[in-house]
Amino acid sequence: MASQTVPQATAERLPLYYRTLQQLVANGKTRISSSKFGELVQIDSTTIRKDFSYFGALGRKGYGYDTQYLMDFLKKTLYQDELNRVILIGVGHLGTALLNHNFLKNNNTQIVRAYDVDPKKIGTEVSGTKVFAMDELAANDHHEIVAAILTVPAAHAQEAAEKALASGIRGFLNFSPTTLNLPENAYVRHVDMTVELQALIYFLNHSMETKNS
Amino acid sequence: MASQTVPQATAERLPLYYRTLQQLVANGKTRISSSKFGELVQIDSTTIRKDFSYFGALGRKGYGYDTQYLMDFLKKTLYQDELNRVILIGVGHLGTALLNHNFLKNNNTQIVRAYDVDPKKIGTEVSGTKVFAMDELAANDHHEIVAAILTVPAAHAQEAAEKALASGIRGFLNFSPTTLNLPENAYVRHVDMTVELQALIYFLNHSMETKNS
DNA sequence: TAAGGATTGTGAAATAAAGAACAAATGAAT
DNA sequence: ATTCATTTGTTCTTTATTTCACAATCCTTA
Ligand SMILES: NC(=O)c1ccc[n+]([C@@H]2O[C@H](COP(=O)([O-])OP(=O)(O)OC[C@H]3O[C@@H](n4cnc5c(N)ncnc54)[C@H](O)[C@@H]3O)[C@@H](O)[C@H]2O)c1
Ligand SMILES: NC(=O)c1ccc[n+]([C@@H]2O[C@H](COP(=O)([O-])OP(=O)(O)OC[C@H]3O[C@@H](n4cnc5c(N)ncnc54)[C@H](O)[C@@H]3O)[C@@H](O)[C@H]2O)c1
Repeated sequence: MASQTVPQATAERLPLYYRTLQQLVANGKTRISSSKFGELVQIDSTTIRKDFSYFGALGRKGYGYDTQYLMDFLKKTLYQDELNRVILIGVGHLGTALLNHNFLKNNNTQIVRAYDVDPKKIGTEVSGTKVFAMDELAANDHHEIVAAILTVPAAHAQEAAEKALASGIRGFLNFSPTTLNLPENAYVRHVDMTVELQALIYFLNHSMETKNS
Repeated sequence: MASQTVPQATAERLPLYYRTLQQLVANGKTRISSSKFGELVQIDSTTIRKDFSYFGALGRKGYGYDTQYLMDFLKKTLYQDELNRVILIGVGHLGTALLNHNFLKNNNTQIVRAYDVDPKKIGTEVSGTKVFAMDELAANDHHEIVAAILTVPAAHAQEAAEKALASGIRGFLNFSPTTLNLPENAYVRHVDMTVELQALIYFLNHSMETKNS
């Protein structure tokens, strides 16, 4: 069905649309046009209409989109109408920050367990989440876990991912600055602040050049 | 010059290339072919050769690329041969994690100052970086600062960005889940873990459907 | 209920990016 | 020196994404 025709670029914009609609609904806005919505998310209105059109006719001509309806639709489409359980590997600086973040509030996501190798951390609890030893990764049943968040040092990311994969986890959100080599049935998204910072600096310098010529 | 012809997609891959070359050089590899390199970064070798070709002939036919030379070239291209000074706004869970991260080690980047509104945080030092009050943002001279890292609550991100912009900062790395509305001469990159997590879950579910049909 | 204004949904065109294929050049081996 | 294997740089093709343009349709208001 839809999955075969929805372009990747469209799918990657859906979470942004969803979040923006949550805010609109929270603010009591009941309807919005593609052009107003486009201003909010800083995306061309045509792109927005095209994106929505892959899922059928979600709007009404001459009226726009019903925010509540659209939000509910995206909620289902993004599987946000069910709880998404994830685990976290690597309870260091970044891992602790993530554990302290309440993903349940606006996202239906919960970090249900954390794992680490440090004996000082194993057995403790961070913001209500228990920290287990890596050995227990294999022992624990992970069929109900959607994804693993990797916040280990780069040198150990591959190894950690493989252990998670072996325990039945196929989705990874990798914060380590390293490329993971995993089988095809795994899916990785990479959040790399270093790359973002360097790209930012590159574009800053080059937008100057462009403007000066 | 180059800036006018280098595609955006290419520019965004350069940091990944640079980091991978750093590792190769560190491991004593003196040469590499585009296909071997492509395996490492999981990008088609043609794309890699094309990417490099925008900067001229960086390799040698029948030989490949000299890792040291290529690394040095990218170092300059990405402005990593000079220190990049940034500030951080919002010393909370995530901000503290970032302050504890040594960006100087592999990236020539330093968080020189931090800002917050919390009186309990102002005046303290986190991992060697002093925390200032927001009022001082305007007072401080920021002409040598390349970018601001935003780790404030979403509701305050716009306001914080505007203050930084007023003090002369044009680059932003925004970790808050909100779209910033800034003038054209500003450049924003958005790191949104919520979006990444939802996209991950979407693609996981849909790759399943595809495989089953 | 009719008219006018607003706004969608979508083909067609334009742009951007990725991938295939290969001649040209180099390195390596004998 | 000569041959052969390697690998780049690049042209051409294909695929993906964005943008344009507008008929079709629905809302609104008088
Ligand atoms: N801290 C940041 O702000 C930041 C910024 C950019 C990137 N990163 C990346 O995120 C990752 C984590 O960064 P951090 O600052 O939290 O590091 P950290 O050193 O504070 O934490 C790493 C944690 O992983 C654990 N660990 C080490 N090896 C492990 C293994 N094999 N299996 C399981 N756990 C293991 C350690 O015990 C530690 O608790 C690193 O790859 C880092 O490069 C962090
Ligand atoms: N913690 C995470 O792992 C995580 C994950 C995803 C997204 N985020 C986003 O990152 C941002 C920060 O998250 P956090 O967990 O560190 O939050 P936090 O509440 O721990 O920290 C926010 C900090 O910003 C300061 N602050 C508030 N208003 C300010 C203002 N107007 N000017 C300057 N400083 C101000 C607060 O005093 C506090 O120190 C949020 O937008 C959050 O949604 C965080």
